[in-house]
Amino acid sequence: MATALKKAPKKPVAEAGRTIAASRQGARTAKAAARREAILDAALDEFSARGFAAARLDDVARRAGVAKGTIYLYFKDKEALFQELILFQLSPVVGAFESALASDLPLATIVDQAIEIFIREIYGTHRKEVMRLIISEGPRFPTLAEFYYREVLARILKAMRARLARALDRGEIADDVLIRFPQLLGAASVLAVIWQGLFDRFEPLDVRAMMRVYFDRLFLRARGPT
Amino acid sequence: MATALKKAPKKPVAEAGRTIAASRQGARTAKAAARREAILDAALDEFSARGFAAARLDDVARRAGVAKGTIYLYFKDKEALFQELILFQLSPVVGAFESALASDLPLATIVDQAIEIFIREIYGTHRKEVMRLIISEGPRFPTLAEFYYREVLARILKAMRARLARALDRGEIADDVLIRFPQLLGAASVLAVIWQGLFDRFEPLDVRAMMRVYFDRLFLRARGPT
Amino acid sequence: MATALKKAPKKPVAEAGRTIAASRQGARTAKAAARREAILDAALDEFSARGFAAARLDDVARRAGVAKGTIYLYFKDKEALFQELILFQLSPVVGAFESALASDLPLATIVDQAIEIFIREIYGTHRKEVMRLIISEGPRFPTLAEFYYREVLARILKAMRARLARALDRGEIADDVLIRFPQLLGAASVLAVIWQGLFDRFEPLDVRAMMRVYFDRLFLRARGPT
Amino acid sequence: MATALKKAPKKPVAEAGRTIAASRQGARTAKAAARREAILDAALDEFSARGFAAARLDDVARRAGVAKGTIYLYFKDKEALFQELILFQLSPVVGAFESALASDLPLATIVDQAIEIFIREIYGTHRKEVMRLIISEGPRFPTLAEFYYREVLARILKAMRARLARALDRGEIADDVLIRFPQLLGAASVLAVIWQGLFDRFEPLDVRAMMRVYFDRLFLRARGPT
DNA sequence: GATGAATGAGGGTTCATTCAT
DNA sequence: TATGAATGAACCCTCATTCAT
Repeated sequence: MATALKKAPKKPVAEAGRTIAASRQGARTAKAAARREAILDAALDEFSARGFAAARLDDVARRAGVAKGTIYLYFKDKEALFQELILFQLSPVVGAFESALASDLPLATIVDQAIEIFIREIYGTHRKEVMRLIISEGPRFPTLAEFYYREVLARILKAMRARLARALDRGEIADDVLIRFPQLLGAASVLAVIWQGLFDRFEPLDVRAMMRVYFDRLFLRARGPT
Repeated sequence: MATALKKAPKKPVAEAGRTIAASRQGARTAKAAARREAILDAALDEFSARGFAAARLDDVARRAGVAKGTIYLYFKDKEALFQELILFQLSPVVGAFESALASDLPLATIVDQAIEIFIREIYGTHRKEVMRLIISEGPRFPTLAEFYYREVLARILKAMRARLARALDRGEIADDVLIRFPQLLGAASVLAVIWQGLFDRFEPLDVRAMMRVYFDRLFLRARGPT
Repeated sequence: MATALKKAPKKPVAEAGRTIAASRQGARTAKAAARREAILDAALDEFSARGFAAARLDDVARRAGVAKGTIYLYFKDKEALFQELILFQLSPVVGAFESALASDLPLATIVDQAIEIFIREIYGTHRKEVMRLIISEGPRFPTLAEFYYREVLARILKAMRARLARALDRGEIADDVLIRFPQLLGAASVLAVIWQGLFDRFEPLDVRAMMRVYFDRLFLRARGPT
Repeated sequence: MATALKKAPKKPVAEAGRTIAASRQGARTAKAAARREAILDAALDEFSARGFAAARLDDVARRAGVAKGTIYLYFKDKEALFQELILFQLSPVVGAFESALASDLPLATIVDQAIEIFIREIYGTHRKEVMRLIISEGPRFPTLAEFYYREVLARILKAMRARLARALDRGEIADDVLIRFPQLLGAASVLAVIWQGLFDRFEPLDVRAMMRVYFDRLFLRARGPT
């Protein structure tokens, strides 16, 4: 996530052997970082629950345990808070997928890993709400959609295409369909997140099982009974 | 679409043999219905462009060519307008899928038909925005999600399961995977709509081709080169 | 006041012999105009009392007997309200001075008339506060200062210079000092307004008498004891 | 300037023969005084540029090179800062006028001196902004206006009246008009300051020349061509 | 029915002031 | 003493909703 959408206040990493002054600064900075995160967490909750436009910064502040004005010490305005929230949550995830895809394990193993990463890092966490927010609000935040495409999606798609090309060479897969439409590899996770938000209370969905059979089909793979 | 979410103002159907007064009434009623539709159309545009919370009834009224107060003659409030808008757009679609699925044509044909129905009736029309609205705003409108599930999704899923059960009996399909996870049959259309809203400008997606290979995979079917 | 700073909502002058519809429109328009004026009057009071920045639109609304939002039906924002307020008050005054100066009465008479116009139309009315507002806030509202210069001051200065040139020709005045510094003709009124706002409670000023002796001096004129 | 409007933090004057501790204190005190002045200077700039209400203490602090909180170590609040700022700037000026007026030089000479004092000490310096601030904000700061009247204006007016009374005795002036309206002696400087702030960019004003002809007129004096 | 002026609650943002460090 | 992060009251402006015409 090299290119930040907006430069965040510098957060020097605490190091050993620093002077007292530096330590004090570190402490102050650590507290500031904690506050920043508290606000981001609260914002995620509120934006998820009500959507960007209907969320109230008053509620974000209350939930974060700060005064309303404090938010403006860390974020330029509501929109900046929203965008930085997405970045903050997304940054750590891309790497995980990239390294999974870079490995030379059998494709089947990689797929299983990817499913587990998705469930552990996204579906089972607040990041699921981040995905939903991108889906819901993205059309109204072109910068956000562009950033997400450039820094997340394009990178994952590229890594997937590379791995699939190798797989095709080796005969792990039979055709180039998934190289032409790598988006399909994400269809199940998108479906899972949306289903969960809308219909899970009517008809719960076993996401892991669903994803497994989904990828089995995509890769024309047979699998024993689950 | 038997159960309405909210009772709409009565719209007596015009009949033959009516008196002049009735005719006048009919005319008035026809005009009223046209107005209602104009408002719904305008509302779809505005809600799609800005989301429910950020859309302004002022803009809806202007776009519909009516005064702001007029909206309240046809809809209780903003939320009712939104919900009825979804219903109004959805009503005609379910039937098409149901009858396609009810047919005894080969599964492959039905799938091809469903793809075309989706592209013609949804992806190529404003209903695509309706889908997006359900996805985006559904979590904040439980009644809406429930209605959509009950009146649309459940019915389509049921019809699909029925057809798939017959297909399994006849050996058209090899296993019950899609009967257990019929949601997968909708994954590609969800993906198409979301991709279009977020990333099409960066990387356009050939939706028809994508859906064809997608269903080929789901049904473990081979197909000649496109 | 030909060039308006901002186009005001059209205020068709009521005419005889109009249709019922026009009459209705006229009534509505008349009421709207009255409301507009009420807001402008209230705004003048509040802006005068607290200055532009510290004045609260809440108070303006309360004083005008309208709701806060109503102000925004008539004025784009606080600044527009302020600027239109100045224009509204100023428009009628320039003409009075221009015609006084255009006359061919003896200079002494014209001066006496101008003093009376000033006292009657400005010093004795709310327009005195308008002058104060221009003086106080003008430096922060360059458009306003420019407008005032162009539409009011430059026109009055021009009319004065013209009359003074004729006076010089006729021997009514002895030199061109006032043609070179016509600003001096306004010094006493500026002084009067400022003194009134700041020091009148400590040392009241007989403005009419002061202005008379002032112009006597400026025109090197003798006058009997007042 | 005997009576202070508000007691300023004690500023013990540095004296000779003090102990090291006292010296340190003195140093600290000198630094404190410098800081106070820096804040006052910055405040003058900001208040002049934006007016009292719209000026931000944040900007004052930044401009003065201190932290926001530091301002509150030297001034009770924003209003105190404003008022002390006026006093601080005004204190040195009154004396100059008083001694000019006390002299027994010919009236014409005194007037010429006063013009030069005005231009050098006020019009050509930041004190011009102070005058503008008094004119603009005075009506909202009755204490300030009263202080200014009592400590500055009344003293100058008194000195002027005294000198004029002597001039009348000696036949330097022909009547008591300026004794009755000594305010007129200040009209030109008020006009100069206001004109400069509002209209100089449209029509520059030669202030010295204007003031000379102005006083020539007031004193019914002839002067050779400039 | 239709209009659109009027309402006023609500929310984003600012900024004087405080206070822990 | 000096700092500047934190506070929260205040205020401008928007917009869903109402209602007189």
